[in-house]
Amino acid sequence: MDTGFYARDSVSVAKSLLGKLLCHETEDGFVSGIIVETEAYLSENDLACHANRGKTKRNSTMFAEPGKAYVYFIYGIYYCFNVVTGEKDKGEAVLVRALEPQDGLEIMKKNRGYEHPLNNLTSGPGKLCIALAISKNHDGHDLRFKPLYIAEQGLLIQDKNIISAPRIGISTARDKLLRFYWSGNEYISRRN
DNA sequence: CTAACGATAATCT
DNA sequence: GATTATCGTTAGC
Repeated sequence: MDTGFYARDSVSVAKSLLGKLLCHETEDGFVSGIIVETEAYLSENDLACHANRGKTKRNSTMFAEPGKAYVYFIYGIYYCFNVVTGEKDKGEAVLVRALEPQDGLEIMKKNRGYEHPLNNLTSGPGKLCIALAISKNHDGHDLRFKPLYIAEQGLLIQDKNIISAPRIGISTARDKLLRFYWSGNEYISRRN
């Protein structure tokens, strides 16, 4: 995907990311998964957004060029993978919450420690970072280039099939429906 | 099946 | 000192 894809309003990008392929060429081999669940974090009137209270050391990547990866550490254990969206310096991003495992299943299982069925391999923001070997090193990486990038998968999700729901794990702005997935998908992080 | 909780650290108040 | 864009385990139906 080129920069123009990411430099649109963040809600549109969050919806169009559904069905795209997140790819990572790791030292162990190629791993990928279809994006099945996203959440948008906006700069205006969104208290749940990390960038809401201005630019800090942690969230500085959110203010970089659209199309870059914003990876942060949370709960002392996990990473979350986001894509910077909208205009540069606005501080908006889309969180990738879940994938349908595609390539490199054995590598992903190894990274996650085996014993996981497919629908529990990458069904959560922390889980997919472990499975795809995404870490703080990738914060600020330009997603147009290898080893970490997003590709067209030829899977078009119709807007009428996209479900909007409250975002997960936040205590503020619960009224905003900025979590997106499609009905009948087996790989999302949580069923409603 | 669902609900509660601890791990563990950066960031904020 | 409290909170957090989480997950796996454990306890309780």
